[in-house]
Amino acid sequence: MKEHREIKEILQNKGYKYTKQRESVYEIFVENRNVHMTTEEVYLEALKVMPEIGIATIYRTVLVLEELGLISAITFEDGITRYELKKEDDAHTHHHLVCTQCNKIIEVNVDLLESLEEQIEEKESFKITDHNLKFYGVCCDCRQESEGTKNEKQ
Amino acid sequence: MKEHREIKEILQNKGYKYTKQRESVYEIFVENRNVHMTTEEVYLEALKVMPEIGIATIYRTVLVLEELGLISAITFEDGITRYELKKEDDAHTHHHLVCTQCNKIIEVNVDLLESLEEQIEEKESFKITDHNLKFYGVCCDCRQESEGTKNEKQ
DNA sequence: TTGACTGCAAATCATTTGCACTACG
DNA sequence: CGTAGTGCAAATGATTTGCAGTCAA
Repeated sequence: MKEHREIKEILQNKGYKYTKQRESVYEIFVENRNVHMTTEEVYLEALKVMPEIGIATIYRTVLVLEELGLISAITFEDGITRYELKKEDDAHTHHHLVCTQCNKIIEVNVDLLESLEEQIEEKESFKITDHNLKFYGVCCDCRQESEGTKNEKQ
Repeated sequence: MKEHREIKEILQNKGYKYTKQRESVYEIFVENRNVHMTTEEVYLEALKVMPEIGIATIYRTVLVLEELGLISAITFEDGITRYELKKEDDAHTHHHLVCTQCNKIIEVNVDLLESLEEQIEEKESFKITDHNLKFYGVCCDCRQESEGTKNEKQ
């Protein structure tokens, strides 16, 4: 709600100009919390609000929003970059389950990675600043389906 | 060594034909164990051995080798797919440290993920079949460098 | 022999960029 | 006003695909 107001200041604090298109794109992410959107999808949403907006603007805006820490990017096997609204709180415990059958993405929050990170930092003398953990498998919906139909797997 | 021999049978067992180009590409991966190669890089290597080979063949071969379980793909932020020889043994404990300064990729082997997976499988009723874990940070070389020079960060 | 495989060039697809125009500060 | 930001179209870069010729089985 109030986040809509802040975007202007956030932009200006970092030396960016406030523009309608940036606000609109940001709102799309706010309205689609927890949805991983491709640039194309964001563009299609943006068109509803600003029919003249160009997709290049979306690409550029998304980079700015990421730089501002408002959204975060993830790339799955298809190679297409997707973005979602960033929730500061769970940054380090926020992982993805990717269903290899229906491509659904499920969020999980677990933070068992801390001890692992400590181990690695010591062993490799590598200063870890971030991580990215994805699990692949079959979601509960698809498991039930395949149990029901008992079809060939693929 | 003997792996070179097996490729023919592996291909044929899965209904693929054995070809010189497939063997050559596979050999490149064997010779570059632990190196994450882009298709372009594999192509350049292949050219040394088979000057007539086309890059489309590399793209197609790499898919076959992946399908056969001989190599595995990873994608980093640059969106380019890289492949490396798969080592059956450490499939589940093989992770990557990505240095955000020099882009070096370091392998780590730790298997603290099992208990995490069990937790998630139970909590989400999601059958995990694979995972992908990357850590981002600064490798020991870059840490020393920045300590030495004490330059601006970027 | 014959269909899978290859090489080449053209096609795709996501993303980037050059440029003239617009509008934020 | 001056410049960052935008829209558009063309450029790029990785990957894919159509097709005619080649070769493994």
